[in-house]
Amino acid sequence: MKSLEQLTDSVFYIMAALTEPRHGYAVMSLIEETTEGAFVVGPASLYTIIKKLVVEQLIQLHDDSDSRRKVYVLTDKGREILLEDIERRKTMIHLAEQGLQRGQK
Amino acid sequence: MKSLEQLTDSVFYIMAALTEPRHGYAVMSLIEETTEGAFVVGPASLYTIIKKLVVEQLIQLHDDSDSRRKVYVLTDKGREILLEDIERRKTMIHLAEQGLQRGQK
DNA sequence: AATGATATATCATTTTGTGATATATCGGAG
DNA sequence: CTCCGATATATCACAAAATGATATATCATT
Repeated sequence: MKSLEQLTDSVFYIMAALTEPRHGYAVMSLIEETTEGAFVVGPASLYTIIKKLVVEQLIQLHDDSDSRRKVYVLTDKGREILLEDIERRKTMIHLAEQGLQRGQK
Repeated sequence: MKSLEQLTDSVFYIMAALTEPRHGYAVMSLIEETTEGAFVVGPASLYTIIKKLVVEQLIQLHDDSDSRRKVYVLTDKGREILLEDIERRKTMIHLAEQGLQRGQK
């Protein structure tokens, strides 16, 4: 993340999972489940990205964290950025689909 | 690209542009235009990725290339992979939108 | 012939992502 | 009550991906 521009896929998945309060491990499991194993964010990537997102204030520690589980949620800023990225991604898909229709083999 | 799994954003943009025959520079300009400057793939990234995509046979040199311009197009394999990635991306967006609706602040 | 846009290319560096590994706790089976 | 697998967080060293800077050459226009 070069600051706040486009989110990478991994970052997007993690932020999408944190629209509701969740702890790291749950985020990891959720992504694997919902993508049916197609996308896996391992612990190294997960905790690295979480750390960055906290620094950038796109997510924050949630109150019901205990010593064992650190629960995170999107901040308002994070929600905003996620929404913007959803729009960007919709545009990407439209572009690709338009191209595929025209360039029919 | 760890071989053929998910496409990164840059790769996706480039492949989407190559649903129709285009040379590198045109791909670069097209992405910048269609995203209204939101996403820029500079020459370094562009030609690095093009080289990789050729090796992976997701794109190939098109006949009407001359010495000056190298025109590329998606291969059948490339088209297939792009379609799969479109589906993956649609799912990503659904996930994020569902989350945002529920986790309303 | 000079200039700016077009066009491809690579090097060195930064940014991102990851496999492996470490550590600790919890809940249940035996 | 202890052993064990699942839960949970964390980091290191490395690999993969992306990029800024730069180089080079050609084309079109002035």
